[in-house]
Amino acid sequence: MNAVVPESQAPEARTLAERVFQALQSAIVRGELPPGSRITEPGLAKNYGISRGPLREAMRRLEAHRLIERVPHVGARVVQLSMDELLELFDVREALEGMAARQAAAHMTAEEIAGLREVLAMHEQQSDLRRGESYYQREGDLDFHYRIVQGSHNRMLVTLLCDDLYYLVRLYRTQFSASGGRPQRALVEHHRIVDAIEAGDGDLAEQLMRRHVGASRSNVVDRYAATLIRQGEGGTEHARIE
Amino acid sequence: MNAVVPESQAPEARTLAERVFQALQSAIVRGELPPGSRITEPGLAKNYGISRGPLREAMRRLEAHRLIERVPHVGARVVQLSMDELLELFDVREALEGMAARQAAAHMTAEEIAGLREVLAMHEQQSDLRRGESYYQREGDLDFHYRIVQGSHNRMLVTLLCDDLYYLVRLYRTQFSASGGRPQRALVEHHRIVDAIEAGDGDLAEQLMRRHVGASRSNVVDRYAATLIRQGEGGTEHARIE
DNA sequence: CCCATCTGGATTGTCGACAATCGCCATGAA
DNA sequence: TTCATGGCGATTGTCGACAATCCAGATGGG
Repeated sequence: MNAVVPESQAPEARTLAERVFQALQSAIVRGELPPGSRITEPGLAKNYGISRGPLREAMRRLEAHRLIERVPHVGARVVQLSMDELLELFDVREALEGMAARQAAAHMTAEEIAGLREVLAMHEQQSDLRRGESYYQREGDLDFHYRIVQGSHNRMLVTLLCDDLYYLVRLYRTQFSASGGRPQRALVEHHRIVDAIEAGDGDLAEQLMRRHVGASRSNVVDRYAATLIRQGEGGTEHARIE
Repeated sequence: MNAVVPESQAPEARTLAERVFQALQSAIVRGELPPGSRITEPGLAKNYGISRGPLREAMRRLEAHRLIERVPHVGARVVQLSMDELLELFDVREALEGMAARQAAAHMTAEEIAGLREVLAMHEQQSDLRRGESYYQREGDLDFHYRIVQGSHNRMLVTLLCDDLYYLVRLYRTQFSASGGRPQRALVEHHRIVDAIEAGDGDLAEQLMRRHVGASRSNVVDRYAATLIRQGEGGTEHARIE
């Protein structure tokens, strides 16, 4: 029901650095700060009307979440995922979320599973209203994965996936403008995963989750290949979509 | 041959914040700053003879690496791993390093494998000289795992394991004073893993690595149980060793 | 015409001081 | 005795200014 962001949007507006971090993070994920663009401290400080102190702190946090890259005495720029790195990200997700699904099958409570079902029901409704594309693949999908991960009841895993990787996942969705795809099929896969979790079948849950992430990965590869062909560029290495 | 720390000890002494971060990280891992102890900015600033600016930056990085925990307007303290969290850490390592071993079997070059063998040879020598205990389990083991991870040629994986998790692993080794154990057996397991990697058998490499990490985990559990019995405390939940 | 060198501008790194906030302890009342 | 309340000290958050460093363009020589 509630937010896509785990538990850090509204509750923590305590410090200035916190607020500007939220703002910058949102701006980057939304694409307002395009990937590869330079981030200058005085610029942003004047832009947000604050001093450079809190801003530096916010930038440090962005760097920790891998949303920007800094090099000493030179500056910072918004991270730009190469296709290779994106695929590597999917591989890591496959391993980690597979593990999460397995642990979720073992540790999720009845209430959590019920909540998961509600999320899926809401997604179906959304998916009926607007023919896929929009809401579902953009944030709702992440919502589902969030719940699975948190259902694993493994704090390390939750931190790694929710605090580190999912920022990048959301970023990629804007960078590669990957939205449309396979909403119905993904929804079916989600249901199967929940079934396995409810049945307490860890092996199956992991396998299904791995295939789910793998299918998403394949989808990205296909779309990328199509883009390359359409642009008539076959041999560019480390190509970046922009 | 060279350092245990991936590539960040000597090369980056460029900025003050960087140096004090290195120093603090070392102090925490070595146990000079005991877990749970408060970290105060003016104290450390005077201690290291620098201003609070770079120090805050260093502390931010320590927080990103999960070596300290901060709460706004209150302060920071050195992280203190509970037994549960330590086991969760092992579970994550099992999944991630298993994947790393699989990818290493597919992507490692002949030179990298040769280097790995050299590391193992050096460990054997060390393990002969001093009856296990000392060097091997403390840092050499990490050296081995580092190379496997880097052999996966997956940047995301390398970052996650080497930049995030291994700091915690090193910290746990001092917090739980877990050194002695099973050097010879672990060494044998290392050799088997390299064999599988050299043979290009990803399945086997992953399985062996998972068992290796799992065995290490079991070892920790056993030692912990023994400690509890020795102390005559059976039912403490969320127990912490100190 | 091309390359090395140097200078100018801008940006980052560092510092010290001021203001806001929190935790602790003494004080008082029930 | 116990709990609520107030003030005090300490610590963190924030700010503006100065110094160190790096990048870009201009300049001069080969």
